Amino acid sequence: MLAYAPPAPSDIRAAGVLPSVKQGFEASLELMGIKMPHARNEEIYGQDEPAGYVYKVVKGAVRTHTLLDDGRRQIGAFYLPGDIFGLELGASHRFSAEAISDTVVLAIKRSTLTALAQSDAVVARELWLMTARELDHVQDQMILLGRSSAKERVASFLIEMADRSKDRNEIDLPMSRQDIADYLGLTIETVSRTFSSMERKALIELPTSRKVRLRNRTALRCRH
Amino acid sequence: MLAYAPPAPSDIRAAGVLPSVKQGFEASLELMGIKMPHARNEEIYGQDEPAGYVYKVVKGAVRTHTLLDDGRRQIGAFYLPGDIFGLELGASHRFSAEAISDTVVLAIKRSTLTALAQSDAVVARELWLMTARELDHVQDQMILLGRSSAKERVASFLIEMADRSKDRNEIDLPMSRQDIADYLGLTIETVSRTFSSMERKALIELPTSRKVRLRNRTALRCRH
DNA sequence: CGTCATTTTGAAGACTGTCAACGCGCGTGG
DNA sequence: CCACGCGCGTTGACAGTCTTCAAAATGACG
Repeated sequence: MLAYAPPAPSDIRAAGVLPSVKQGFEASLELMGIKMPHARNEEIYGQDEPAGYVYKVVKGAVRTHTLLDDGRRQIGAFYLPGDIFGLELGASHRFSAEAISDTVVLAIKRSTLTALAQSDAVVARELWLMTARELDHVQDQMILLGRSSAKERVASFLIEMADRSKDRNEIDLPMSRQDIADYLGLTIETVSRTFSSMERKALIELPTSRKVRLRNRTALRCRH
Repeated sequence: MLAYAPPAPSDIRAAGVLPSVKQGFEASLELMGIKMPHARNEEIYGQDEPAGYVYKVVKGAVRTHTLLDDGRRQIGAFYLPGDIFGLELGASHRFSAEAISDTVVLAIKRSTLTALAQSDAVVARELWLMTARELDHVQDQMILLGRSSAKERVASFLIEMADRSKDRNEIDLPMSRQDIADYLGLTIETVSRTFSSMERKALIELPTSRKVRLRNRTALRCRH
């Protein structure tokens, strides 16, 4: 529900592509890319800018967002090391991308990939697969934003983040409360209050404001 | 190369020009598909069912949705004649699909398309493009659900529907208020009240509950 | 140790949801 | 032909959640 889980092996098999081929594709991405460092809060690309590159997070964290005319902000996704972002089929980016913390990304020329896809069905399918994963994620987010309470949104966010971290019960949040709020369609105050409430109920621990430990996953999952 | 093709597909592809190629692809879809009628509220496919077919609406209207455990429903999208739905990269459908009114859809075997895509880069790109268009729409929906008021949601829905109908200011809604509510993340009462309020402000006319005329697009668009 | 950004907490208010009743259109059957 | 039931839509009153506005607390950093 956050950015993308690493490609599930079953997807790869369903695609009729062997894991080794997939590894080969991801590996060749590394070779085609150029490492670019970005300071905290630095823009990687802007909304409506031409989409010349696809990116892979090497280190740090990235958020994508759109701004509405009156300043309201919706965050599209958070990307952690290993995640790919910025892949568009249209000419321009629909969201802006920024480094959340000091970040290194690998930038790969889009034209290189689309040229490859012209002659290589495996590459074409990989590109499609990336877009499809993005779609899955946004669909989950849509359900979350359309049909759940503040507590459910925060719980869902924490569980997803936990599942993506090494220790599946301890999270180091790279993003601020404001980022979380704009991701979940809430205000910063509601997010903060929900964190506090969860801590009082012993569902989580908050050693620091950026570190969360899950104490009761099942209770987190349930409604209310 | 698989022969899906009516007249000289290779020529069309060689031309490398988008509109004509696109027409060729869409036209060939028609030939590959089987027409299937579905009565009002009939299920076309269920959530988590294997995704064996891709569909194109010929007549009527279709909605996709997911149900949460406690009965809350989120509608993913509405599909009108000409729209394609049910294209998945994974093995199964993430949403259910149902006929809103009496509907005819064209069902195309997914395996046919993916086989074609193996050998034909243009087909591969078309499939990717369909997923990308779906992504665009869901991203818009995400912004809507995350960051806007009931009035903005209803206004956005009406403008979207109007732009899809023949007369861009007159809409025949195939779906119920409940469907609209579950699409916009609202309750049926809020949707109904918002319609009424817009009518009082002369933003719209409601000749019947299923027919809407836009009277002031610009006022509809603005915040509040 | 002071400053600034971030986070937390508090109180009041707005918006949407909930529950309930009523109205409307339409097909069925007496 | 009209009464009735039924699905759907509208309206009202009230409650609850989340937002807004405000201020205090915490933490990072020079």
